[in-house]
Amino acid sequence: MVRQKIQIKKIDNLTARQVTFSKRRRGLFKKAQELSTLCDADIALIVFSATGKLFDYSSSSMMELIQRHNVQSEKSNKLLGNTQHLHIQTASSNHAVLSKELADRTTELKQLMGEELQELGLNELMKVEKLVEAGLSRVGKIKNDKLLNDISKMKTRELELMEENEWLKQQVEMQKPGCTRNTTEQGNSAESITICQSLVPCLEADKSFSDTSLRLGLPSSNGH
Amino acid sequence: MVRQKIQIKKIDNLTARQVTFSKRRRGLFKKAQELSTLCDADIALIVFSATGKLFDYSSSSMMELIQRHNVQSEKSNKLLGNTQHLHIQTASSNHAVLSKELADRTTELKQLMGEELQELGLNELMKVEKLVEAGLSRVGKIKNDKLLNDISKMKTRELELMEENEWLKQQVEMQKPGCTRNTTEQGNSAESITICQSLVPCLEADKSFSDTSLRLGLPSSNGH
DNA sequence: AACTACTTATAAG
DNA sequence: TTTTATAAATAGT
Repeated sequence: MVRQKIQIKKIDNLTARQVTFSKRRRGLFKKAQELSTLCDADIALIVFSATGKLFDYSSSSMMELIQRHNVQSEKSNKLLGNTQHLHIQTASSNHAVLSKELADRTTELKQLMGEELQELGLNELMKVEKLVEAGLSRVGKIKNDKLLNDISKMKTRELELMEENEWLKQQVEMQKPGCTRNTTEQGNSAESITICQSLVPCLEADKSFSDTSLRLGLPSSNGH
Repeated sequence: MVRQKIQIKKIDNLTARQVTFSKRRRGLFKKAQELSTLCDADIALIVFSATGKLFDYSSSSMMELIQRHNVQSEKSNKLLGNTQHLHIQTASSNHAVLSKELADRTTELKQLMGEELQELGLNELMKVEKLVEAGLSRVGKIKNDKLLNDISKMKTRELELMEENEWLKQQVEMQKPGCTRNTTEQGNSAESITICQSLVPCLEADKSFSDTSLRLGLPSSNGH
């Protein structure tokens, strides 16, 4: 694009590639921001360098945009007559790894096919094509099954969380009046203390679990 | 940027804005692809027009890229004491078995296809290869997007729930010292005992709950 | 990192 | 939409 027009293919020279990456990356981000400003568009841009460094930009909340993107994707998937998404919709974060695995498998498959095919070749490809399609739908089916499986698990988990949540709320309610009223000692105090103390570690243990599991700084704790 | 330089601010005229959006959007996507190709970068670009229409591009799998982005974000969030990743890890181990199954299925598929393919042969495979790849990536993309959608949604939901949960637990915890101190006086002893006892079953219930939820995510239930 | 000479992108028509 | 004239981006130095 300058002194001499270049081909759009991977730049061989490492240094040149890095330099170009840096320059063009800046340009790309600038263009993204400009488009967003000029035309009131919502834009999310994620760039990973070949070395894995992340650069990103989003005109508003990255999360929000990704969410919206997901929603749209789902809508378009509907057009393909896929109805499983309705179930999948409520699914879970569990799928991250599964997805990755699947993607890897798919890549493998692709490669294998490419290799094998090179030694074959004709118009029997029609056959191959059908085969591949069949294979694909099989894989898809399996994947969907997994998804559904996970979905129900997540649903269960969700319910459990909600239940626990409910229970905790009740606890908070119950303890408030109890503690306020109770003010100390006398004879039986020893016994009650013992019981109460035994509860302490449990609560602490449980708390640490929750801590570990979670804590993305969401506003829910403030309740709204 | 042309006949006359323009200010980078929202274009007032609707028509002009739409035209500019269209032109610049094309330019942006082209630049993104070029950068990806030239510098071997992974890029995801999501654009929503002011009217809500979605345009997107990703050099590889949109889901994978978003996933990677999430991971990076999480890393930086660690500074805030974010321990969510542990939870994710737990959840993900859940999929070990699923992944295995998937791999097996994929292997089967490979073999099947391999056999059939051996009866063909030529170099028109190039054609076939492209076809297959196109089909695969299309399916893969759709699936992945779906997964991503699920992931994001559930992640958010789960985090919200757990965050609230965490908060509630802290509430309970905070009230606990009151309980320890409170020992009653005389006749009230009965009451205080009652209160404490009431906690026992709740804690047990909670414990079993945790067990259940944890088991969901652990491979131990499948034991291998 | 800065500098051009050239290619691209694009605002206005 | 297509066509310019000009602003921007950028490949090679």
